[in-house]
Amino acid sequence: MAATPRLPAARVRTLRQRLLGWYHRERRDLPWRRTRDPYAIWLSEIMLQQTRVDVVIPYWQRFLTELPTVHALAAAPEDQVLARWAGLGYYSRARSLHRAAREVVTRWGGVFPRTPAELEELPGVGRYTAGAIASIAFGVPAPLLDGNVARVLARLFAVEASVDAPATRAELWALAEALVDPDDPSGWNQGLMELGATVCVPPPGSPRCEVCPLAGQCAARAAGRQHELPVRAPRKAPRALTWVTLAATTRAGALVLARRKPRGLFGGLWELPSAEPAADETPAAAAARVVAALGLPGRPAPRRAVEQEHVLTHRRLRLLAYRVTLPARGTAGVTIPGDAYDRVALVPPAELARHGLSSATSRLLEALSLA
DNA sequence: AATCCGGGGGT
DNA sequence: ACCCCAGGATT
Repeated sequence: MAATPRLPAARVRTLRQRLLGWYHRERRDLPWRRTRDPYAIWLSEIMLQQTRVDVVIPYWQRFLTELPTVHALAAAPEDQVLARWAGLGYYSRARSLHRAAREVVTRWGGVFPRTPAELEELPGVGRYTAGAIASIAFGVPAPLLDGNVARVLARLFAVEASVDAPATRAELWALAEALVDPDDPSGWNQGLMELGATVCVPPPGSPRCEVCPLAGQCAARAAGRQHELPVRAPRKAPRALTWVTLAATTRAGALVLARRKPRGLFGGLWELPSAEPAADETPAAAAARVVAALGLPGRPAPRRAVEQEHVLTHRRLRLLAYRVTLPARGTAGVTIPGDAYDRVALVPPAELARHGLSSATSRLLEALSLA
């Protein structure tokens, strides 16, 4: 356990003054900084989990245009919510968002709770997001700790222990709590994150200490260790995975899509019916197995079409796509292709956008000239 | 405490 | 090729 730095009141005062001055002078004009609507701010915080600002902006704007209130979101079908999340990743966020909207309506009468403890009871809202909503939307002096803040604090106080270790996390949370400005918690919290995103940047970039408002107070800078901190836990290598996927179309051009069950990888999203080849099974045999699972009469033989790689943080997916045209009378009795799915549908090209597709599926359909 | 869960942009 | 991102839930 690393030593907890002492925080003299005068030091805290200086840090607050410098960071807040800098933030209110230099802050980026982000769309969710133009609203005070807790719903819009909550939506931004969920989308921003492990996701960059620039990626989120268009999603946030589109989502808010189509579902402008928590009531609209609560009333929407889950499939529609996932369709609007398609491409953003971490799809359990969308499902939790939807459940949380219904809770806000049913349990809280459509009015968001204001305290971190109450906010944290909402699905998809953890300690960080609760602190963010409480401080930014309601001005509650709650701390928050995200990747940016952890990096800034680790450098500012020269925290040498791994920032991924639970004991270090606790220490950083304690620092964040002691530092949050009671008069401007929103500005302080966003200032810390803004500093981490634009000045006190992670490797392989270099921290821009020459423009940092806290450079004079920074312990890592004083020790010349700003490039060495924070210490992160080593990353595990992604596991390799092969999926055989079947692009089955009718003569009219409709495509067979299957919806994955709610939990797990790509949960709730639509995709080409797929199967993982068994250890002793050839890809062609696995493709034939998918055809059989669809219950197609005559069991037409699929032909190998395209191969594509899709890299995730912890998975390396090899997608082997097979192509088949459905027999004319085969479209009525298409069955759910295996226990990874809970629905199957014939989707005309014009209706593809109404289905939530992962980027992997979108790219695959593109490569197959089906989208 | 470890693992799972997407995708993309910057270097 | 590698890093990590306005993290949370599950086991």
